[in-house]
Amino acid sequence: MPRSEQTQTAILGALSIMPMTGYALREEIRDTLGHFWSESFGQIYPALAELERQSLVERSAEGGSRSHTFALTPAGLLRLRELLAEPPQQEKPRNGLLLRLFFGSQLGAEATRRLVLDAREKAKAQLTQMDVARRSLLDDASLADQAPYILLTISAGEHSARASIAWANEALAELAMMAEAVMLEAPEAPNTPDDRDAPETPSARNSFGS
Amino acid sequence: MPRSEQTQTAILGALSIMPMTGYALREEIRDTLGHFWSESFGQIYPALAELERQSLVERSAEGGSRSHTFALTPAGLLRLRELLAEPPQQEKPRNGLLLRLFFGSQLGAEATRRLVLDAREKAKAQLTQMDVARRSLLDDASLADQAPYILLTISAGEHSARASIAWANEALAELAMMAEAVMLEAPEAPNTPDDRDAPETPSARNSFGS
DNA sequence: ATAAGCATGTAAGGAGTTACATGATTCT
DNA sequence: AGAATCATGTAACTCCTTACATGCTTAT
Repeated sequence: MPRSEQTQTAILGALSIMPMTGYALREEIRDTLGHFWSESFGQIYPALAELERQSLVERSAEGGSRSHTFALTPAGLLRLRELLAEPPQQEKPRNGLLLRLFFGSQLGAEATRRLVLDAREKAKAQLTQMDVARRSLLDDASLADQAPYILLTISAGEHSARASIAWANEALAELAMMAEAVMLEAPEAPNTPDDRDAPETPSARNSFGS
Repeated sequence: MPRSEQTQTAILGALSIMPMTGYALREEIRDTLGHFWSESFGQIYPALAELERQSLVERSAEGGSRSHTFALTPAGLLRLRELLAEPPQQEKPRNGLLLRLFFGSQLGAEATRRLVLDAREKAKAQLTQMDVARRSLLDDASLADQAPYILLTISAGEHSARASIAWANEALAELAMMAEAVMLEAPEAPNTPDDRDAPETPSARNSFGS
């Protein structure tokens, strides 16, 4: 349940696929789990030390003297299964884009539009990333056992990205209509209205939500 | 850019719609921004104190002596616009569901299926929540200015929830096919195989990603 | 009267990021 | 020889959550 256990889960999971160094662990987590998971550098080494203390992973000197490969112990595999079986803790959402859109009337239509365009670009980039991930997964014969499950996570990324693109397109159309409506109200000023600081009425509104 | 500024943004934004107490602030953030934003209790009061110190909000005694209503100052409104114009920091993803699915071969097909079913239920619940939010928004005449922007965030929630449902349906079909394939391989055991701990080969795999 | 909800704050602690320090190895 | 990359770790700091402490007001 505590959040640090999720870090342990990610590390044990990665090591269950293949033993590796802490450095490699970080790169795999970034590159392979990156679209739905992240661990920072200063998190991985302390977590590895703790897992070693509990005999859930073992380090073996290999290559240079300063390089250790970490591997799951049998107890580590059991622990991984235990951790995976615990209910996922729902993350507290903190979506900076939607926060800005919500207060879009203060931000202004043009800046809002740029935010949405940017979000659409990011979603498109994710879509191609998912495509790359799917190809390299299917090329890797050693992952045959895991592939069906990993494909579910790739598909989730694609669904999410496509939803973002569809939403962005609708939002852009909506914003364009709002801009037109503004122009109809004030046909004398077809250029950027620049009404920043103009409506000096931040005063009492009376409901917000119900 | 620092994360605490996002807290200030949320608070200033809420107060730009309507002055209120710290307690009400927390409830509005939970109920109105809840599907894309969260602030914890212990965050709001210190942030309000800091904003007051910077003269961005003002408190006025009202009602009981122990109850203060906070309101934006003109400087606070300008600061809000400044903060909204800063680029949103992308949140580090931490999706416990996808982490478990990724390692689904260790978790087992049945537990994986339950996770997906649960995710679909949550998405359906969000869809009805969004519907409620849209209705109460359109009923509230005082939010007419903000409504077009707020609707964009509601629409984002709907797109996201519908994508989750569509994904879950595909995933469930996929998981059902996987279960069938297992049964064809081992037609002697049509019941729950319970092969937990059976394949005791956590040993060397050789690629993981490329 | 008493329970539920409104209201304000503080303190302790855990989580997580960033930057720093250090050195080995490999490529050019 | 020098640069890039691999590799391990620590320390300081920010952020955030949770639990606690307190007391008022309103409904039952």
